[in-house]
Amino acid sequence: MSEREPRAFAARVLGWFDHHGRHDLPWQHPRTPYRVWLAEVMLQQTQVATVIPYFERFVAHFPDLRRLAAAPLDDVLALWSGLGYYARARNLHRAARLCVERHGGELPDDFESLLALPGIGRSTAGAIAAQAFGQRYAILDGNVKRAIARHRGVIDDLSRAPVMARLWAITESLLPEQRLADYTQAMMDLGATVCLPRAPRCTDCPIAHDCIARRDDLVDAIPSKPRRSRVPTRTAFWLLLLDEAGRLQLERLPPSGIWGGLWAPPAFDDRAVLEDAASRAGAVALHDQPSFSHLFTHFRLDVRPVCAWVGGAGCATDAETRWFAIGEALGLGLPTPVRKLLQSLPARTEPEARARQRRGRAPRT
DNA sequence: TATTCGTGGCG
DNA sequence: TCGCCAAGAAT
Repeated sequence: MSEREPRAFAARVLGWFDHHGRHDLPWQHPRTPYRVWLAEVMLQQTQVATVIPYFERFVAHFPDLRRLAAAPLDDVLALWSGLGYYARARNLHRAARLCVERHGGELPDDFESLLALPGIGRSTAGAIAAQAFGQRYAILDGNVKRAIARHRGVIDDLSRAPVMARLWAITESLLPEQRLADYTQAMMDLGATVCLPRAPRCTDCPIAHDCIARRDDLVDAIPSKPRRSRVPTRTAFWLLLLDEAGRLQLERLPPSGIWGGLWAPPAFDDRAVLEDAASRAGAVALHDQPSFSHLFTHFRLDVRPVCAWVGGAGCATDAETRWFAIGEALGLGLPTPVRKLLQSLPARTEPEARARQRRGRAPRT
């Protein structure tokens, strides 16, 4: 029984990893603490295929921790734009500056110091300690959670704290004495390529011989989680305020809350409030744009964009409000639906802008 | 302890 | 269209 023989468990997993694991991920070459840290943060709740291009761009701009710490947050968010969970980027940036202050510009090599940094929790600290420094710490991400729960037949709801505590105890008990970096990667690879959420490839699994879920036909029932109730819908009216030069007004969102720190058009709960804001800004005609919806994990956002034009050049009312040419705005940290909207905006607004110019030049009768 | 926080892909 | 899920952390 593997419960009494963690070495047998780890040996099987490592043997499988040598032939079938992933050895060519960008953050493995070179496997520096900075790159491991960045990858682990980007990979939180995010799949490998999604992360890779972001990781490549990010390390090209910020090849080491000091460069990251020295950069303005806006540059970091621009590189994170589209990846989601933007608190990760803000915490990464803060943590980099803390490392310069406290740790001589390097990532600390002890677990407790890692855990103390913003954006690094128990699992990420364990991953960094093991992968970057070869230390004997466990991880418990989605992959490991699923694989361990199945192997031990943990049918209980994984959202409950006592169940998670049990899984942590199991994953720690299974740690080998050597090759911690490889073992950590191996467990993640196992979950990502064999012990899949749906239709796992048990015939290719190195620990299938004593897997409780497989023995008891519980593979599809584990991991068990509570059903998610239907997500509510919110409606937002977005004011696309354009000046005569075709520049767009954007505002920086507050650091807490959705899309924190990113740039977006002013948003309103209802159209009447938007109209007030538009008229205060000096806009005359409003033009509704096609509405669209954006889906989050926990709610659905229906967006109704409204274009409005002001005469002359737009003037900023405060430090968090600025005017950008569209091309310039696309270089900012933007939420994905804002980026998509701006990319489609010129085709929609140019005919209207031209018509306005013709009307403006036409002699009055 | 329960919620909040993005996005893309899948069946 | 819809629910589910993916290398979780912060509050």
